[in-house]
Amino acid sequence: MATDKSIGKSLAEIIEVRKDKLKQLRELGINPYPYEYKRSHFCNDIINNYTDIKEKVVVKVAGRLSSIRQMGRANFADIQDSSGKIQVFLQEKKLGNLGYKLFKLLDLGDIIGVAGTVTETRTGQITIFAEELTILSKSLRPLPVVKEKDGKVYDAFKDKEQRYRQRYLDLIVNPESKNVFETRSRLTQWTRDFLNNRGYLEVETPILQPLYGGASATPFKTHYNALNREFFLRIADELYLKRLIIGGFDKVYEISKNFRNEGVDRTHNPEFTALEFYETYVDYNYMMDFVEDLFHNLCERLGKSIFHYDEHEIDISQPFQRKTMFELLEEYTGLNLKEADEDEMKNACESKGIKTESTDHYGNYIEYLFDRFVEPNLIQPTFVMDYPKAISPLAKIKRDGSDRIVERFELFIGAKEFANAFSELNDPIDQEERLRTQERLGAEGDAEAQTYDKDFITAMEYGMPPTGGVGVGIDRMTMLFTNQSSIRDVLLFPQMKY
RNA sequence: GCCCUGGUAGCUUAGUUGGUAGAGCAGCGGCCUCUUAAGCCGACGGUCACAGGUUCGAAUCCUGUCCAGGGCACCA
Repeated sequence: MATDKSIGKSLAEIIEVRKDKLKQLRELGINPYPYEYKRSHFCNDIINNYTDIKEKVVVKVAGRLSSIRQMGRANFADIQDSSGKIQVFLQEKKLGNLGYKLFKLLDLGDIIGVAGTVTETRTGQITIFAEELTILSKSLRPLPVVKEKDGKVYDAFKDKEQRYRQRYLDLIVNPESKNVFETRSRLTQWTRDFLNNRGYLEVETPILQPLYGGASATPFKTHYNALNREFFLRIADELYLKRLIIGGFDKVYEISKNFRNEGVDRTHNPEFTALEFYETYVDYNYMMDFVEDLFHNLCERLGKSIFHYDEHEIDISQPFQRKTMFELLEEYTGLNLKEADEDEMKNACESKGIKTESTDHYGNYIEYLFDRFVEPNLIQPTFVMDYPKAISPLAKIKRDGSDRIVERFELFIGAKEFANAFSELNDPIDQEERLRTQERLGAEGDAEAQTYDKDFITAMEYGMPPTGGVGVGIDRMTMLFTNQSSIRDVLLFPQMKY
């Protein structure tokens, strides 16, 4: 990344030239930064309604000057707004002396307004023949220059670092990037629609929390001066949403940022967006149907069913596979571990070449085997059901009576986790024991152990209805539905070092 | 945190076993009244990420630092 110090002389010169043009505009009595412009059309509206508009009305468009082609006294330019681009034809005899002087002082990147009638050029291109030109904002820095012919882009602005650090430039010159973010916004809106239509209530719960919980992760810490107390940026909103279920709401959800003080990579950003939703009197089987419906619904609204995630082609419109963790372990390791105890599970790990640690327990062993042998194979949408209790302290014991397994599922697509859900534990005594166990594991050095939240236990002691709950990673969902393989390409401002 | 790869003009880039940086676009000055990667002519524009080192000589080789991308670990 070039710093101002290292920017060469030539950029400084370009900026000086533009500042000089700014001065010249002011000397002509033109305000280069006026207050408003009443536009009549977006560029694409003109192109789409050309036959109605043709030569009949004066249109006024506003946007960024993105290309200029000068032929003596005939000038063509492209103006780009949020809808797209349209060509403008400019000549002195229409613009007048002052208007033409203004035109000559324009640079690529300037924000301008153009008024004129619409007709076709000799080559058949829909074009505004400018009668009036207005500068709306003078640009002082040169934009990346991107050329295009027949849909092929030349000199594309593709430096990843600069695209992330100066996302606005990326959005101006890379329409496909802008499209990803527009799609992201639609996906979250459609997700809200889906939940709202089913009677869900959208809520907001604290991001600044006195205690972090609801997930296994390292938090960001901060200090609240007024209370002279350590606070945490939330790693999940689960425990607050459950308090609302206890409070009598039947169906609640929240779409909001979580923060985890962990590594950054292609699928992780320290702040990321999660959807969590909870519904009373349902279990994880109901929630599996629900999640599948949600994904199918998003597919439908996008009008697509095949997506590309990493090198995989994924069909979201098909029914999702549903398999238990033990079924999958047997499928991919050949070992039937359903009845295995902790020692046998440990042996299974070692027989498969997995190194274990002295602090590991039954749950870890299953996790290791699953992560190594099963997860990489879960390409098409698959619900993995029934996780070890030891790594699922907020989920209810499996109803068949097994004490080691809980009713939990995760949705895997493209070998990545997309959703995590439980038949929520609502037995306050069991919950207290499980969080106490987590607290003890944490004290023994287990970095993934969850915290003991007394206030949450108190809430549960008042009685929590049977509830199904789900968390969905919105960033990953966006990656899937926009065919992006890096989380940075679905975050407007991904985390960067400074 | 570790490993690999990379960083050359505002943008996109070339640069051979080390010989002292070349182009296109943009910008600047000309020419041009239907172009659209407009074209033609001309002159500009570079501390080759940063700092050391080796060498007669470094964009190039070595070391360190910064930043990025990818991978590992951790996680979603």
